[in-house]
Amino acid sequence: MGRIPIREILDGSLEGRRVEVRGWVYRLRRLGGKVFVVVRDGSGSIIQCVLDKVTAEKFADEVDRLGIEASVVVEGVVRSDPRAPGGYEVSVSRLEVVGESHNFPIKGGEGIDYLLDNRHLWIRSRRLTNVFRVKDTVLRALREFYRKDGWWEVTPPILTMSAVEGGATLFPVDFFGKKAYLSQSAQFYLEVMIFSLEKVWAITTSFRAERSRTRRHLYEYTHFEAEAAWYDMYDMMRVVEDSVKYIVGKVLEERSGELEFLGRNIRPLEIAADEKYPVITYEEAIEILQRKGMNVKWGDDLGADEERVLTSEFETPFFVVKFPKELKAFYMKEDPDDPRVVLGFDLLAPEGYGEVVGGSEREDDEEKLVSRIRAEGFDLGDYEWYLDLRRYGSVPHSGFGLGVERLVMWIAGLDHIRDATPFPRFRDRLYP
RNA sequence: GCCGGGGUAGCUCAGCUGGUAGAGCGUCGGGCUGUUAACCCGAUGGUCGGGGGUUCGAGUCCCCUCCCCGGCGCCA
Repeated sequence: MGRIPIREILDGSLEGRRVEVRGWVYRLRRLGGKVFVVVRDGSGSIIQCVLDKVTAEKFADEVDRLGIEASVVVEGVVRSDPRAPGGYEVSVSRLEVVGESHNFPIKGGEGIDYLLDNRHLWIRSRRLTNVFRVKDTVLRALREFYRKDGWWEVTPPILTMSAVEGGATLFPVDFFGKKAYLSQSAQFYLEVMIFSLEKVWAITTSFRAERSRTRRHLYEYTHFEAEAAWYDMYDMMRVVEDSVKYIVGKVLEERSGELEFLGRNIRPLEIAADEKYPVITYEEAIEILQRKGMNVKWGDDLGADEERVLTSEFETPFFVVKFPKELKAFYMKEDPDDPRVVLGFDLLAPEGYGEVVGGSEREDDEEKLVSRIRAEGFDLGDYEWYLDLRRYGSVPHSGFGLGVERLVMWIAGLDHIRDATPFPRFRDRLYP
């Protein structure tokens, strides 16, 4: 007899066998003589453990010490019973309370603010447990895909010197008397590394000091970024599409139980894992929106309302490419066929989720880059090392950034990004 | 930063046109041998976010301030 994850007991193959379950008390119901202890464990599932009158009396001291979220070791025989949640229960022969728990602060029905104050305890919920199991698979699949595809993992810095994309959205840090900032993107450092490793990627934490008040923004998030020499925008988009398909496929394959628990409709994911992702230009997006009766014209940014309308047009994730230069960052390469636009792309998830990936071919021409930096009003001196990349063996290259929590949010069908990360930093929330 | 909503019991909330506060849940005690957020009986519960003002009297009206939620902008 060994220790068994609860999820395996619910498979049914262990019926009649003696098992040991270790976990935490999820529900506790005493009825005179009998005691029902519902236990949860890291498998994200629960099992009902039943003590009959004789056993309950034998372990009376232990029963007295039980409470919601107490950690327990339970030994007993697995039995099929239609009255048990999940169809199986454990008929208990031994009960041990490892760590007591009295008056657990979360009892059900609490509001979001209270729950966030108790995130360190709320995190034990079955819902969050299942979400983080999905997130693990997403991260693992990302790493697998890029390793198999010949990319190198690198480790860019988090502490950076200057305001690369404009200072307002950066968190300042005191670096021994010098002003430093927490990185909001590893892109420039990845651009450096393609000159040796050619195809590189990194998973880092990125920080944005924008006081965003939406369900899609975190101040601190997990950023997957990739950069490759010799890749044009379309090469990069193919990689993005293939890797997203790979991830969705892996989650469908390995985390179907979790998705089911989360109430996720699998169908859009199955489509996203199989079908080609459409590509539309910014100009076509504007036309679609105008046809839908929206008041937008060429040159307007695609806001949340516009994104929502667009995502309802497609069943799969889809690309929007070639945005007006003014709407996008200075480092994006100008389209040789149309200098009004840049070779940038966004990947929008369907079902109203919106932007998950943003990428572009990078401007590799020093003169053009310098004039774009000047036009933004940035200090050229801050960009010397970045400009050096265009002076010594400049090469066409492209890259992108993917918001891991946004991807998880879409795949898991969450209605708020805060549940895609254990300790969400947003709305000035720092505790716990 | 902007627009909207809200801070009343441990939690979720009610409290009309001003007259010093209620419910459900929880907690505690008791009962119950199949409960599923168990149920039944009893008990416990508050400087009404903070400060100032009007008034005989403020949870309620006015001003200031702090915090939180939903949305926008920004983005991943």
